[in-house]
Amino acid sequence: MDVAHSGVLEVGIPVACRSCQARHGVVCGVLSSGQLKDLGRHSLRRKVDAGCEIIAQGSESSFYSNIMSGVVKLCKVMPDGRHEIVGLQFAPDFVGRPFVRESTLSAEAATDAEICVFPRSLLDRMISETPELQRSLHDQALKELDAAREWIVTLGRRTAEEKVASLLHLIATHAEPQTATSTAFDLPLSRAEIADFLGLTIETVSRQMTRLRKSGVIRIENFRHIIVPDMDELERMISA
Amino acid sequence: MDVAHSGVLEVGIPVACRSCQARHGVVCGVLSSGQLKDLGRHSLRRKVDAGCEIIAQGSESSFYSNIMSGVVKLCKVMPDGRHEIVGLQFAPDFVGRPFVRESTLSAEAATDAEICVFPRSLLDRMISETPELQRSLHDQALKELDAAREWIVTLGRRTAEEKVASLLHLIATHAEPQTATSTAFDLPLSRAEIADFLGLTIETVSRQMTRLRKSGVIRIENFRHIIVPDMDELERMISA
DNA sequence: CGCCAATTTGAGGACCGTCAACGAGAGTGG
DNA sequence: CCACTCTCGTTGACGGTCCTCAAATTGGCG
Repeated sequence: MDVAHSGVLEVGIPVACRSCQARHGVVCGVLSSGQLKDLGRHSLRRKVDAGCEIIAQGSESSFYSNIMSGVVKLCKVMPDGRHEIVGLQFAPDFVGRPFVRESTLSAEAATDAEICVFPRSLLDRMISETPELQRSLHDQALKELDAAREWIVTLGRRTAEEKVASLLHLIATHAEPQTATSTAFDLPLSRAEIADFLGLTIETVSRQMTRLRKSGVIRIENFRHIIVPDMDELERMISA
Repeated sequence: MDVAHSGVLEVGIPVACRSCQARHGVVCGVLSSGQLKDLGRHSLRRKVDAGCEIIAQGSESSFYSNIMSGVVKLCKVMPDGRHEIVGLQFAPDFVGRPFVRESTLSAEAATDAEICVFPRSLLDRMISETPELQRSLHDQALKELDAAREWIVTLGRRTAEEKVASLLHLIATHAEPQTATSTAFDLPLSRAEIADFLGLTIETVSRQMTRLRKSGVIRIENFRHIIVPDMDELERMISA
């Protein structure tokens, strides 16, 4: 009998963690049960509404968080007050900037979300004591770096239609469990936010969405709910 | 008397390292003298010509390198063979992708460069034995991530002229020692490469360069040598 | 000097931004 | 129940920025 999957080993870890999306994520997935218990004692599950700021740019946040559900957008606030979205994060990603007290970005809930908040000081200590954890966070940073560079290609070389298709593909592959070919999901972003992320205007985004709809690549229901009948088709829009 | 600056402590480290640009960089700056000696014994200083590929995308490189001089461009090779530059690295940056054998990018010398090459297996072992080193590489990854996101803003929201100004600013602040206000440097990139990095065409880059020249923000000599009489002026072009 | 590649310059057109009007839902109040 | 308003999204017309195609110019190198 396989003990590892029987639940017996889950004894000793906080109840709240047992069914948590982030339980096997970047942070919690590499902690010992003792550390997990310690972190659990000092962490707080929090519901945040869409649009709510989790970390403000330039502030000295003394907290990190894990995303348990929902989508978080990373924004750069320009000197003139304009927002620019530079990345999205999905459950069970880790949110925060190790080592540096001051955040260079603001993190804002794109959808209603649940996050698990814990003190910076505690995790920083665990990082210095746990090479595994350092390594795991390093790994996430490298993955985000890959994603950011992928996005640089998208913004630099692709047309408006390809940009919109790229974003739909990004969301489809991260936000939702998918069947073999067909995929359906709710857009976590408004048209204005999509435009922001893609470096386009609302109108252009809207036009390209209807183009994609008319060419049969996607179906749109209720403005927010998207159905992709054939993901391969969507991918062909991108590399074209 | 301050021993730390007298050179006495340099005894025991490899001769080749003593005057190396990367000696206090991301990797070598955190190694013990024993580790430095070990790494030095297994490393190789190599001159690479401009245009030479250091790491090929998709290949399984068994080496890492430090940039000792010159500029390296990170490229994504598209399925259709086109190149897209997604980042630049300067001395004394570290080049390589810890943990993952297969590179997702190709690294190519933009200028003639000198690099210090050492075996992946050795550094990977040092990483696992030296939390300081892990931490230092993690730090570089986070810095690159910040730079990539800064670039996303540049590509997404700025005009052609602002993009060119941004690139000149990036190069001016990384490639050369600068005086109080005035700065002069050689462009490490051709017009074609600049266009590639900025998501523009050669012609547009050329036009915007002459615009900047005519408005007095830069002076151009020999196509490659740029003089910025007033860096503040250049910065004002960007945030505008 | 002559060739070659790189860069610059010019003319015209496509794509996307700007401005404006319209339509669809959601919430409010009569 | 309906009118009203507010926000969000869509659609259309027009103009500007940047791309495309083409030619001229520069500089390097034999």
